[in-house]
Amino acid sequence: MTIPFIPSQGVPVTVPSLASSLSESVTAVVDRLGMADLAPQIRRSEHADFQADGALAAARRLRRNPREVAAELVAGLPDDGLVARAGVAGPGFVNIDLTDRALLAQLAGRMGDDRLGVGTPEAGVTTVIDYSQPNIAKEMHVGHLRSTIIGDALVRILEHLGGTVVRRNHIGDWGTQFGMLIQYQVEHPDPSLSGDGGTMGRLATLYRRARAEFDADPAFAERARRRVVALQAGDPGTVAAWRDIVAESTRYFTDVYERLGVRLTDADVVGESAYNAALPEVADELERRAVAVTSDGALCVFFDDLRGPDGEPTPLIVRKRDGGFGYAATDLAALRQRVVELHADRLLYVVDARQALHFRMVFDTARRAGWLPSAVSAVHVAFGTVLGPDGRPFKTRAGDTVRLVDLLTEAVDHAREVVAARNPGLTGAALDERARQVGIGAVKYADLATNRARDYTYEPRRMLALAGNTGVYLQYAHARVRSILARADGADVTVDPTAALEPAERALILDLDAFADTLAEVVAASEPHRLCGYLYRLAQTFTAFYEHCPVLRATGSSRGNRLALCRLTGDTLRTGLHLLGISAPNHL
RNA sequence: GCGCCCGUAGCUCAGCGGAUAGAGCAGGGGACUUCUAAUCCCAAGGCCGCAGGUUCGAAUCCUGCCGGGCGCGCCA
Repeated sequence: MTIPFIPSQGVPVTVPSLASSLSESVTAVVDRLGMADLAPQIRRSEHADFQADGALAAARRLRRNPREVAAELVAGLPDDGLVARAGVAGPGFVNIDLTDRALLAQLAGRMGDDRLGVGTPEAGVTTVIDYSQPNIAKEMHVGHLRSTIIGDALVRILEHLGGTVVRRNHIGDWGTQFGMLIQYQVEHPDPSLSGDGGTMGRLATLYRRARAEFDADPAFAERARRRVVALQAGDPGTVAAWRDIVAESTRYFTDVYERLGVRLTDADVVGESAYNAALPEVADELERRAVAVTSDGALCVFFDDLRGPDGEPTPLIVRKRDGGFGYAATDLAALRQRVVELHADRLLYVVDARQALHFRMVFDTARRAGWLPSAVSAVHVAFGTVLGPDGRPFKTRAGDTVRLVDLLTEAVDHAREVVAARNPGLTGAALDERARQVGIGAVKYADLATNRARDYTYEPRRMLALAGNTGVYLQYAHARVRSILARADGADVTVDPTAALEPAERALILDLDAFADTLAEVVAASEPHRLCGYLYRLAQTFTAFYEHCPVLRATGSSRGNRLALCRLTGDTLRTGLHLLGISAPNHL
């Protein structure tokens, strides 16, 4: 397992979080008291604003009473206006409450920064991220959704943190299936097959029919194989046919990406075929460096600890016995190019978990070949398989696969009904746009909100849901905030740091303040679901504030402070949703 | 056989070394002359798969089982 890349330390965050400021204070106390290995963890607490854990662990090492150690820590905290009160609880927990003034100052600081206090820890770091990866002449299905959406969210977050991101859509645009497709097309120039060029229908039909004939007729299969050879040899007519098929498919993918609101474009498509020229060199180099050896006529890389069911070593096959190259060679060529030419500091592969062994072998091989220096991390961002209603994995070729476009259409249609029912005045293009924002947002949120490693069953009902912990809940919370701000009509949102805070206000400020730290966690683990969890919590905390603290009817300094809270909440929700690739309309 | 992933409320899932394990959905009861009720509140629902171990402290870390999914030589 490769250790995720940790961005360079010491880059200042625009506005440090209260948690990190407090952590610094506590660490300073610990150092001064000569208890350096105490390393207290600062975390939110239900008993106070924060708790500092670690006194208990340190006491044992110091052979001291944990409550005494904790008390010393409390006594040593500086009186700098940050800490209001601190105390020892239970066997040695340290509970810390911050001052209202510090919280309000933090609110003002974050609000005054157009980045909401989020720093750029990714500045100077180049990430090459590989995601989506649909196959030419095949429908995109729900399995592609996860890769596409998780990848898109990671791209947005990395870029927001100042990183350089190179997107790579490693489409399946090469291989033996093209011989079959082209040969079938040549033999059956069926006019009914010629579509309008913009949809997948024609190619999907072509693929199905070609496949059927390939399986049924050995003579056709042989002609298809010869067609593959012609393609590889660069036969002009065959290459032209191949190009047409790829172009038609790519137009379809781009159409789906636009509907999804994903940032992938034609420029990001660098398919398997792009590495054809580099494959012999990759193989030669592996052989020359004795990383790969010939076994049964195939060029293989072996690994000490990998054996198959028969007890024989399991190889990564770089070059097949017939001289052809498999996808391992393609992946190695791509990896090498990404490190050497694109100067990647981090490689991410958002690919189905079933490819885990493959990536382990590829990364290991690249390390041994010297293409992957230790300073460059390579991570397989694995996600679980989408299962059918029967609990079995979806089979791509078995038919009955749910087309991604159908799911999206259903989501938007369902959203349109709900939106229309709530907003009778909304019609036409405006209704369509709102339905799209809500429907696509729901599908994305449903897919992004859970731990990516887990398999999940394809359930339209769950993905289309518009109540509870869904994308709409966040959009709704955001719309409520905007509504208040619109009614305030540009009123004074100046923060008065001398005001006293309600519990719901304190909770909201503390939640808002965890935004930057959450984004850092998401990047460290490549887990966008943590951002979903954060935003949902924030929306819940805002809703509690909304119920308990009137904004527009508030008087004195609390009105300005609450408007400020609304603005920072709205901006945080909007930014967070956008980082997930979800729209945040001002009205729902 | 070996390896990877997953077992938490009826269902879908958070939490991954800290205090009494949390949400949503479904089902029960309530709240709209009040900044958007796509919301909120109340009640109910749990040997955190099992058993050991480490620790002041384990859903969380380690080991071993059990159950499920996936993978392991010329497909991608």
